[in-house]
Order: sequence, then structure tokens, then C-alpha cells
Amino acid sequence: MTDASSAVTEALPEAGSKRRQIRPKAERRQQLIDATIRCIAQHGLSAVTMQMVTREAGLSVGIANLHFESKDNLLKETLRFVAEEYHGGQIDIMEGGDIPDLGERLDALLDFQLGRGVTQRQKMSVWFAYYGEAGARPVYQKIVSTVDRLAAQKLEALFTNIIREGGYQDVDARELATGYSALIDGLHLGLLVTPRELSKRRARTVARDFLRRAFPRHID
Amino acid sequence: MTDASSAVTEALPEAGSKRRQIRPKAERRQQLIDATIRCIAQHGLSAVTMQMVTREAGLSVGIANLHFESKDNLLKETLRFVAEEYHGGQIDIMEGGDIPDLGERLDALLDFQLGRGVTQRQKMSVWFAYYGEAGARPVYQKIVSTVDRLAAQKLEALFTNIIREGGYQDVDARELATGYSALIDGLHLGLLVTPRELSKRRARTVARDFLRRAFPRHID
DNA sequence: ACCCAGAATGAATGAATGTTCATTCTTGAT
DNA sequence: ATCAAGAATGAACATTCATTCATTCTGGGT
Repeated sequence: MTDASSAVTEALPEAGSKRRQIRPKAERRQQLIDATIRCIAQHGLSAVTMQMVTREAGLSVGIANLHFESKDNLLKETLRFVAEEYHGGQIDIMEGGDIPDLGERLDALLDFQLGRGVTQRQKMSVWFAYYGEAGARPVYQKIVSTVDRLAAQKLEALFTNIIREGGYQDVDARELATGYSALIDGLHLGLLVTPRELSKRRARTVARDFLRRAFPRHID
Repeated sequence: MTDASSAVTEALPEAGSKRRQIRPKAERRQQLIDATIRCIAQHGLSAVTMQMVTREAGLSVGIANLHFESKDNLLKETLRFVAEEYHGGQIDIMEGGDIPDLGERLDALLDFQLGRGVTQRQKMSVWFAYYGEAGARPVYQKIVSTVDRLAAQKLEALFTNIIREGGYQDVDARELATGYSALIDGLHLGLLVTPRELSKRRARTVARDFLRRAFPRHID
């Protein structure tokens, strides 16, 4: 898990290649999940069909039900993949022994959450497509809750360390972590829905200022 | 517009009432929009069907295409209604001559954004269901952008006044408004997807602390 | 060179859904 | 009472989609 940036954007395999290839199950599964992500980002969750996904993957319709039992399951597994990739990436950074300085670690986290190119936008689309359905789908809620809780704990731990190190007064790590997470989610939403109003640069600034106001001796 | 809390929760009309009623067009339209909101909240946007909506409204299938030309249009109008209601409510408070004290006005805004009961949760579901599709649907993006921009301007104006009144230094109204809006959106998301982790009370506290940190002389 | 486990295919199937429209019913005006 | 305008109905239709499965094909093992 947590390759942090799988090649979802890769082009379709060349047309004309009629020859049927046999590949291991795990590979086909990932291929289908990647295609699903692209389809959701481009057409929206409610418009995604099996034919669309398998076509995007360059495979036949029957294969989806061979490797996943149903469409529902494919969508569920796709959400799980995106959730684990995103949260896994965050957790790697927050635990990260590779960055000893806590301020720098914060910056790296922010970079991960609001950086990157087109790929990130695709993932964002998927992310919120599922959020939209989560209210009516306990399965989705559970998947997101599980990874979310872990990431929230790690963030709280990081904040606790920073508060101790900086000797900040009147700051509650847990509450600040909740606020920061919500802020990042809200900024993602803004980037997705009103990209004209909110540039990636400005989103970064806003998030950074939030952190600076809380931890002035660690940021900037 | 901006009744701020229409009776979307009202029960179905008594069964057994076979008598067909003729009502003005505007009333039927609202009836169908309300039913659509309930259906989206309960079943998710992608599972909503015309039969489901008209049944929920206690009407026949044909009527939806009589008052709205298509399902697409019904969904579009439903989004427009929710967007205008939510943003309209905010704007009323922010412009509000009824609350002269700026600190109290901020509190009233927060109350509107994170208060209320079940109705609010229904609206939230609808809200994010559309956000999820917005990436792939320019129409939705446009509807949201339009009302969003106006609300953002009003919020910035309010913050500007508060900054002037409080003599706060090193605070940019526009940036703070972006941050606050994103924070509220993110908290809504948390309330919807992980209600177990984030109570309404805690969401309020988090948002309030954001404001207090920025405007200490106006909050608390 | 042969074989076969199981990967891959895609035409066929049946269920679900959006939309239409001929018909019925209601209401207010005459 | 009568009538016309148009609101409301819901069976019928055409389409789309998920799923199935009989068949074909592939590649590693012998």
C-alpha cells in the first residue's frame, strides 16, 4: 500500500492490439481500479458503468465480475484503495523518521495534502464522489472512518509533540487537529468545485497561515 | 428565497386519499424538490429514480416531466434551491441590520452554519452529493460558484469591518474568509461522514476557536 | 509437442429506468 | 348545468445496464 502516486493517468494501451493477454489476478484488479478512478473523475460516480470501466481498462465486460463479484464491490474496493493511499501517504510523513525536524515535517505534510498535479485532482474527485454517497451508504462510511481515525490519531500525536517542543500555551492538540483536518478537506472541496476562485497556491497559503497562527515558532 | 428552513421533513400525505388534487404549478414544483431532497438524503444521489421521487411526493410518475422537463432538470433545480437557501440564509445574517454588534453577528452566523436539527443533516447530504458530481458536471459547478462567490464577498466584507473595528494587525480579511469557509465545509463533511468522531458540539467549538484566534476581542 | 487449468471474452438475458402521451379528472368561469 | 383549459395519471415503450456463462484462448508444466 501507499505507493503515494500510482500511475492512474497512463494512456490506454494501443488500439489494434487484439491479442488476448493473461495476467495475474492482482494486476488485473489494480488495472480495473485505476480505470474506475479515471472514469469517476471524468464522468462522475453516478454515470459510471461497467462497460465504461472495462473499456477504459482495455478489457472485456465479463472480466469485472470475474475479479470483483459485482459493480458494488468494484466501487467499494476502489474507495478503499484511494482512502488507503491518501491516508497512508499522510501517515508515512507524520510518523516519518526521515524528517526529524517537526516544523519541516509539518511542511512536508502540507505539501502532500495540497501539492501534486493532475493525478491529485483525479483522486480528489473520487474522494468527494464517495463522500456524497456516504450519508446513505454505511459501507462507505466505515471504510473512510477506519483510515480517517488512524490518520487523526497520528496528526494529534504530531501536534502534541510540536506543542511540547514549542511550549505553546492554551492550545489543545486534539481540537487543533480536528480543525486542521477539516480545513484541508474544505480546501480540497474548494479546489474541486470552484477552482476559479481558489488557486492551489492560495489554498496552500491559507493552510500554512492556520498552522503559523497555532505554531508560530515552527512555521516560517 | 431564503425561508432558511423549509418543511422538507413533513410526513407523507395520508394513504388512501385517492382523490386527485389540482394545485398551482409553483406548489407542485416545490413539492417535488422537497421530495427529491429527502430521497437524495436517504438513498444517495446515484440511487434516486423518478419513481422514487414522485412516490415520495405522493404523486404520479408523469408529473415530474410535466413540471420539470427531465430528471436532469429536476436535479439541477433541486441543487439550485438548496444552494440558494443555504447561502441566502448566510447572507441575510451577514448583511443583517437586525444584529448591530459584529461579534454577535459572527455568533449568529456560526449558529446558522452548524446549528439546527435533522433538517440540516438532510441538506448536508444533498449538498455533498452534488459536490461529488461537480467535478464532472460544469452545470453544477456554475450553480454553486455563483451563490458561493456572493457569500464569500459578504463574509469578506464582514471580516473587514471586524478587523477595522478591532484594530487587528497582520490579518488579511480575504484570506481569513477563505479559511473560515473551508473550515466550515470541512466540518460539515466530518459531521456527515464520521458523525461518531465529530459531534456537533465539538464542531462548533473548533469553528469558534478559529474565530477567537483571529478576533480575540470580538469572540468570548 | 502436447495438455489443461484457469484467464479472458462478449453475445445474450432480464431487470430497471426515463420519458411519452392518450385518457381522465378538477375547477372556475359562464 | 355546462364547458373548456389544463393539471394529473399511469400503462406502454425504448433504452440502458449489470450480470451470466458457454466458448475461446493462453502459457507454463510435462
